[in-house]
Amino acid sequence: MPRKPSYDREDLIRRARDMFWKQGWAGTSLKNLETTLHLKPGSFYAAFGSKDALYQLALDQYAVDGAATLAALEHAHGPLGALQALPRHVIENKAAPARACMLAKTFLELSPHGHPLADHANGHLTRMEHRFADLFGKAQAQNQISIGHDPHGLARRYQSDLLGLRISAERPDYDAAATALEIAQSLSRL
Amino acid sequence: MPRKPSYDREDLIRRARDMFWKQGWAGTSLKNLETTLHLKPGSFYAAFGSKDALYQLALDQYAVDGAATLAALEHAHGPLGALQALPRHVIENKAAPARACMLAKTFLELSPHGHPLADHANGHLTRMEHRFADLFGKAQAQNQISIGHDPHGLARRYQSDLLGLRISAERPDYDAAATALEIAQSLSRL
DNA sequence: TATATACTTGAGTGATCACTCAAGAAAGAA
DNA sequence: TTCTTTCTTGAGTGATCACTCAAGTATATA
Repeated sequence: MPRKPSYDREDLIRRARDMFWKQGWAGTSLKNLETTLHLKPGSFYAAFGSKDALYQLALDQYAVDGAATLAALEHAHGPLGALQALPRHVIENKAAPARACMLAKTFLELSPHGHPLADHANGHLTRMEHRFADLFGKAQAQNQISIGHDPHGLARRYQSDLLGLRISAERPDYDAAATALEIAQSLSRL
Repeated sequence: MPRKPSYDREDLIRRARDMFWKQGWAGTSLKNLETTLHLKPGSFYAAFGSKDALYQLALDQYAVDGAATLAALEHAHGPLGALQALPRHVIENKAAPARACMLAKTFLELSPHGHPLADHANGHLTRMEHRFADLFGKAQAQNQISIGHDPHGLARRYQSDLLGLRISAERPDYDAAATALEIAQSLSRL
C-alpha cells in the first residue's frame, strides 16, 4: 500500500557527503542541502531526521569508501604497494570534492565544541590507523620492509604525514605530487 | 580633549586570536567575542569594524608570533636545531589554545567559500615555508646537512609533515611526541 | 475503483547571526 | 567649571539558522 520515495537514499547521502566534505559542517546549510538534494524541508527531515544525522551517515559512507579504496589498492599492489600508492591516489582522485581528509576536517572543526560527530570522526581515523598498521605488518611478513619497526608506530607516522600531505595539497601552487612521491619512497627504505 | 579607550587593543586581538584559533571562524560568534573581550556591540564595531577585520588582525598577530618563535629557536639552537626543536615546541606549548596551526585551519575552513581570509592565511603559510627554506639553506651553509637537497623542497616536505603532526596532536591518545621526535631525527639524516 | 499508507509540499516557527545607531557617560583642554 | 571629543551602552535591524507541521498528492493493495 505504501508510496515509494522518488529518490535513491545512498545517492542523496553521497551528494551530501561531497558537500559536507568540501564545505564543512557549519559551512553547509540546510538550504544548501535542500538545493543539492532537491528535497523540501519536510522530505529532508522525514528522510534523515536532522542535519547531524545525515552528516553521520555521510561520515560512515566516507569511511566505508576509504576502506574499500585501500583494500582495492592492496589487491592490486600488495600491502607495501598499497601504502605507497595511497598518497598519490588521494591527491589525484578526480572524483573527490577535496584533497583534505573529511575525517580530519570534521574532527578539527567540531572537536573544540565537544560535538559528538568529532568523536565519531576520530573513531574512523583510529580504525584507519589500525588498517595501516595491518598493512605494515603484512609488509613485514612478506619481507618487504624490515621487522625492526613497530607496525603501529609506522602507521602513526604514516597517517600523520598523509594528513599533512592532503591539507598541503589544498593549497594553490603546492607541489603535492613531490611530497606524495617522497612519502612513498621513504617506505622503501624501511 | 579625547577620551581614551578602557582596553588594551593588542590584548583584545590576542584574546580574539586564541578564540578564533581554537573554535574557527564560523565557530566563533559575535556574542562569544563580546563576552570574552568584555565589549558591547557598539564598542566592538567602533574598535575593529567587523568580525572579518578582527580575524585578519588575529591572523597577522599569529604569523608575527610564529616568526618570532622560529627566530628565537634559531638564536638558541642554530638553523638546523630550530627546525628540529619546532615540532616538539608546537605540540608542547602550553600557552597555545590548540595544537593545530591556525593558518591551516583558517585556510581549510574558508578556502571552499572563496573567502579573502583564506588567501590571507595561505600567504602567511607561504612566507613560513620560505622561512623554513632559509633555515635549511643556512644549515647547508654550516655543513649541518648535505647540500644535495634543494632547500625549498626540504621546506615543502617539512611544513607538510609539521601540519600533519599538529593536526594529529589534537587527537586524544595520539603519541604526538613520538612523531615530533621522528621528524626531528629525520633531519639529522639529511 | 476505493482505500490506506506513505511521500511531498512550502509557509512558518523561534533562535541566533552579524551588525547599527542614537543616546548617555567620561575625560582632557580651555 | 564648561565644552568638546570620544568611548560606552544596549535595544533593535533584517537576514539566515535548523527545524516543524498541516494539507495535498501519489501509489500499491484490496
